[in-house]
Amino acid sequence: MLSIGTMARRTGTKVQTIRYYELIGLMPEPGRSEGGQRRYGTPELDRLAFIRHSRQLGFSLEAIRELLDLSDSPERRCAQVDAIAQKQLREVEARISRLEALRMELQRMISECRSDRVANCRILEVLRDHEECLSDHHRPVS
Amino acid sequence: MLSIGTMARRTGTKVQTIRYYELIGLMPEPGRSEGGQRRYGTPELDRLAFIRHSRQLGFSLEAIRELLDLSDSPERRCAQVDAIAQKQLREVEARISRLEALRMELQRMISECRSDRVANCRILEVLRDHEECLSDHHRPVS
DNA sequence: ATAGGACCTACAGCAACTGTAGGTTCAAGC
DNA sequence: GCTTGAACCTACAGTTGCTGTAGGTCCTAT
Repeated sequence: MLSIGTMARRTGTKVQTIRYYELIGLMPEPGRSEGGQRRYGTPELDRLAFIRHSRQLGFSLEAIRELLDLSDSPERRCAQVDAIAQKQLREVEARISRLEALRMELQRMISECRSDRVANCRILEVLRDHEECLSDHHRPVS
Repeated sequence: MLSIGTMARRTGTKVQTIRYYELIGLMPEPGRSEGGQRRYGTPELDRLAFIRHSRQLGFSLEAIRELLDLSDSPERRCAQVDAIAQKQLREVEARISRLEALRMELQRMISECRSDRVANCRILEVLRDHEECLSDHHRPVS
């Protein structure tokens, strides 16, 4: 029987986070000790590890909920699982390309600043004036 | 004199967002019409454009607050501005490399899945078992 | 004069946690 | 068996950067 602290240590999660997952129904309500403390078994540990690993891969809690539901019905076709992963991959790729554009813009901005007074600072000029921008980074960074 | 809606349209901001910036002190309290509606001038429009552009470049509101403060004292050295921009660049670069690791992991995961039943799905296996991971993506994606 | 779009305030909600306060339980050492 | 202090408990507020809603007022064009 594992305490919540042990679960946390084994999966690299904060204790509060585990309780939060329980609150939103991602983790089941576990058994309790005599005194009312949470007690977990190996299936719960595995489930938590699955959740954490998926989070590290950038899946939203909603997506993870779906993946967990799917993995509970092993006879189903895994096309849906594949679709979720594909979607996540596309999102990651989109984020990368937006960040690449930002990186280039920031580099250009920084490299152009050769003054030493704020009054002539190229960085501030670029920030003031969108027209100076080469790239189109019009959607918020996410 | 510009209404809040005009400001919003000109800068690609939502009306609520402008009011939010005022609430947190990023935008000044503007003058008001007879009936109590906000009325802005060109300096406020410029300030808002600066904020929005900085946001698009991924700066946090805190960083933008600093940049705005700095740009108000033109005789200061711009080393501090440079430092903020450098920090932002480093953060963007760090995010990119974490996302690159995720992308590779997702691609590998997806390409390995050749089954059609959830029971044998490689994607779910990889998510279940962190040991199968090649990369170390141990910090949360941001 | 009126219609309906734009504006007002105030507040709740989002994601995904994190932190705090104030109290209880557990387990190791004596 | 007792003590001590780390770990646990609940409940709730706060984080970032907005976005949405309700219920009401104002502005401006016709």
